[in-house]
Amino acid sequence: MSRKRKLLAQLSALQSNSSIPPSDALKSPTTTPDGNSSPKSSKYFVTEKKQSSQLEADFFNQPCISLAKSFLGQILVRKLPDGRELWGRIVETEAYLGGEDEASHSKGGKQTQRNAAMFMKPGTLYVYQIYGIYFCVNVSSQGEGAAVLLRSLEPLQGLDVMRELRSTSRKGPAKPLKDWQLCNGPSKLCQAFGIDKAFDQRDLTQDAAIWMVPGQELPGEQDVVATTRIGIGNRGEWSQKPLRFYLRGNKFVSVVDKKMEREMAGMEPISCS
DNA sequence: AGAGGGATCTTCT
DNA sequence: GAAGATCCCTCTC
Repeated sequence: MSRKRKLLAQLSALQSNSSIPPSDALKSPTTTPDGNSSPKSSKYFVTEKKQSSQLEADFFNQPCISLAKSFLGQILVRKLPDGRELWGRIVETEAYLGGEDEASHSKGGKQTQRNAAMFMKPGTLYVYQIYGIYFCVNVSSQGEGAAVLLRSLEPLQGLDVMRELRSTSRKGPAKPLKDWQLCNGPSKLCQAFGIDKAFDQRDLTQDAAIWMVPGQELPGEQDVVATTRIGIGNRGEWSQKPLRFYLRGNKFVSVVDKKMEREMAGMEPISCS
């Protein structure tokens, strides 16, 4: 109990430290000139982040629904204060369209202190706390007040760390979580990746602690299930709109819509030979 | 397998 | 003062 709290406290302290001076992060990858003779700017340091090409501003600058689908198969990278990297493949997202969307925090076009990040430039993180205990992370898209909620990841690297971070908030005997339980939900993935309020309003294209990398295997149209969003309650017609997207057949998705998948199977005769 | 309730606190009305 | 883009545990069928 106290050990777990200590671990969490350490992490948040380190995180807020790293978030105060983001200038380091901004400088090293982009503005370091090649001919710098300082020993610290060796070729190794300069190329370290570039060699894994990350998703840039033009990728995030697309309409909300389009971005929500484009995220599927892409990779979220989280670099912890100690240098370890967590990698996860995005397998489930939800689109929140902005002013007209009754289920969005930005419904009515109203900007508040909490949702300000939804109105910032595409690629900006919107992190909010839910039910007093959990966090959810969104990425701002093109469109006023529009953003994409990240719902589930397929863990690729750093699973041991994720398991540790996830278990800290759970009680009872230390029953190790299965891989599929690590990031299959919006607040689970935040826990597993150490994402909290300190990440609100950060820029995915400029931050040293979190960014995205293009995925190797991107899904085709027939691999993406479009269905209703989770947990939004009764929002009239907006509750029924197919604004949740996930990879069909992927076992790391949080909520599977079997009915919708059967309908799709009928419409997509990909198995005929 | 599915239903129900508790945790817990920030944000906005 | 109430609700909330969730999760986990427990109870029941």
